[in-house]
Amino acid sequence: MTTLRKILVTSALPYANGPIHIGHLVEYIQTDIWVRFQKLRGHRCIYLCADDTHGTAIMISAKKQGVTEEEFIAGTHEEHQRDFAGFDIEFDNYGSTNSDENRQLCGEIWQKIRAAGLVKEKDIEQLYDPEAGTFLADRFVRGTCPYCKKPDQNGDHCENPKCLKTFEPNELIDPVSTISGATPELRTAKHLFIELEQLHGFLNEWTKSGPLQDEVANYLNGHFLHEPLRDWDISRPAPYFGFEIPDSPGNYWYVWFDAPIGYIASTKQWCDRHGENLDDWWRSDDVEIHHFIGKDITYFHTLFWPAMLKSAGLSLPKKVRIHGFLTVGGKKMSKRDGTFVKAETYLNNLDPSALRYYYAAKLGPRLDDIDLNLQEFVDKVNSDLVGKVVNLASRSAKFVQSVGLSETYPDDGGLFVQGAEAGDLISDAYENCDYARAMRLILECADRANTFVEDAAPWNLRKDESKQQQLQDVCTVALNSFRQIVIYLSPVLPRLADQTAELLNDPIGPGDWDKSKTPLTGTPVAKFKHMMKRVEMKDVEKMIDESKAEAEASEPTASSQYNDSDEALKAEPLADECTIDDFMKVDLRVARVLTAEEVPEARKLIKLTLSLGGDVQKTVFAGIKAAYKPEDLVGRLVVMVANLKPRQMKFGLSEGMVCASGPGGADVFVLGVDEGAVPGQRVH
RNA sequence: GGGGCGGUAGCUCAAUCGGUUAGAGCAGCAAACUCAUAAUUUGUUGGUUGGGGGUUCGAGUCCCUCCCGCCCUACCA
Repeated sequence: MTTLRKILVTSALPYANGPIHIGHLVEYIQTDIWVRFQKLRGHRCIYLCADDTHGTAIMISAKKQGVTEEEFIAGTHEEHQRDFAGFDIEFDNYGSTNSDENRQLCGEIWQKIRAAGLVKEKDIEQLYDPEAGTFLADRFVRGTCPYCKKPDQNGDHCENPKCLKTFEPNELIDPVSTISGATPELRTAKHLFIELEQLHGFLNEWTKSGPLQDEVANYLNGHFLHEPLRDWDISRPAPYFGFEIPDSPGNYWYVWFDAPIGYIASTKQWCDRHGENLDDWWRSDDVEIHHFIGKDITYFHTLFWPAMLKSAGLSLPKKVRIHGFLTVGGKKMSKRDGTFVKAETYLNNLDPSALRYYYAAKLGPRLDDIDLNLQEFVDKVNSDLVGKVVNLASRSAKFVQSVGLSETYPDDGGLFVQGAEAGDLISDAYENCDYARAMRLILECADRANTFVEDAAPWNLRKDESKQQQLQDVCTVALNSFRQIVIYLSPVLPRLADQTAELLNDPIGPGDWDKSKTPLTGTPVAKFKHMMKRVEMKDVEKMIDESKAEAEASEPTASSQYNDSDEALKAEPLADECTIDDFMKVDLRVARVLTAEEVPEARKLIKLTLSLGGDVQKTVFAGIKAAYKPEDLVGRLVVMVANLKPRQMKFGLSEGMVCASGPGGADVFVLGVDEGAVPGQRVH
């Protein structure tokens, strides 16, 4: 018997700004499977989470809806819990960072950090939105890049692939607040900082001591730890939705200070309900703390958070388990494509067990992105779960419905023992978060069991009155194999475990892993009921269509109300007035793309040969590589500046420009013309 | 600019320290079976492991170089 472990598990706190979607679910399903596995093994394990409720984005969203922040986050709290429950994600406590427990813990930890001499104050200059009355985080400012002069760039870096420079938001030319559209002004404010450099030695050692995947340790080393750590700006001036810092009135803890403390606050709530002592979980060497997070928040959990814990004398995580992002059909989830599927939309159309299994079958221990391929999703779930696993029960249960399982376990040629022996490997795979491997191993058991049934052919035995005992034995073997497999799968498919427990009259719950080692005999078998529906492609398509429709309804820019955002215009205001003569100097012509080829050495250029009709051709280098594939351009009619002075570029002579709109990068939209236009026509 | 990760069959992924002929599943093809949700079983077609060079008795794996993709770069969460 393995020693009992005491394990505390968290998933990242979902931001209370929006609904749970299938991308989030990768993490919660991954964590829930791990927790259920630990409980199945008989370990003491609690799973904690909470809504992350603070920060500027919440303020803006609440304001948009015309409610208070508290009302706003209460709404999401309900929704989130409902969605998680719908996917059988079972938290031991689901709290909120906007709780009394969290406020108090933040204060206690803050005092420890203060006492350790890690806090210092600095005045910093930051852009302020006078209309919205708030300081602006980088992402809420856009303007023209100070280096390459490209308009409408982010507050802290230029997206122009040729430039890519980083800068401070106040260096932007013509900055605009994306909250109000106002021109921000530079103001000075006092901020509090944590001097992380004091903990550099500790972090160096800790990151290399085993809590992290290798690539994460490498990344931290190559990216942060190779040079002095910068001070971490931990406060935000009012107005800010969060906790005011007790010893620094008017300043609030930055959301990334109070968010991870939310893990502890959630534990506190659980402890209070169960008469436990918080220190037994967060200041005890007996407890393993495991954080499951996405790769986007790596450094918060692997630098800042351990630094906080260390300074406050709290336990450090034993593992930070980092996973990649979800892509759908090989691309980022997209509202426009309907692949940004909310949990609720999924549940309206499909079985949560299907997604739990599919994710399990794709999740490895590393932080690679995982791809949801819809066709594969349908095929895999149907083939593995319905065709192989559930099939074992549905092809044998009804033969023994009246007699139950044999009193003694019959000779099965070693099938059950082989399955039991696989248990250790499966257990290791779960422990290491290599669910893909676990699923492969489990499916091998199912394959062997199906072959056994095939060879034993119970459908022939039942016809022969003298072979009824043999029939019962064969089905006893098949159903025991099925049960063994379901025990292995129960962290992934708790519903299937419950149904199997009912079928075979024997529960599968916490501590029951070892039931996979002993066959069940002499119990009645209930009437077989369908355990899982096949996934139908039409339901998947319906889900995608609904997601598309939701996106269109909520996306003002895409709606038929022409409720277009003013962002583009603000980012690039109208130019000075010009005369018709000025305009006529520019000779715009319709042109046909004859050839289009990528310029291999160029990051953003496509080389185009444009025809103006007859023999007149122009070569143009267009910066649209990130947005278009050459083959998609050939044959199209475009609008070009035909009398532009030719320009010698690194890759050849460019004899004009193709007209396009958009901020750049992948967001470039080449102008087309309506049906009927022909190359060479002038645009007036 | 700096940094991290990756590229293996049509698709999704394996391959322990560098060690037999690079393996599975799905899809495809051929057959068997009819208990089961068009399920299952058997057989089978798919590969210059992104390109090039090197080290080695031996390279998907190590080194160099080039190409391609994804991600990160601390006052967004």
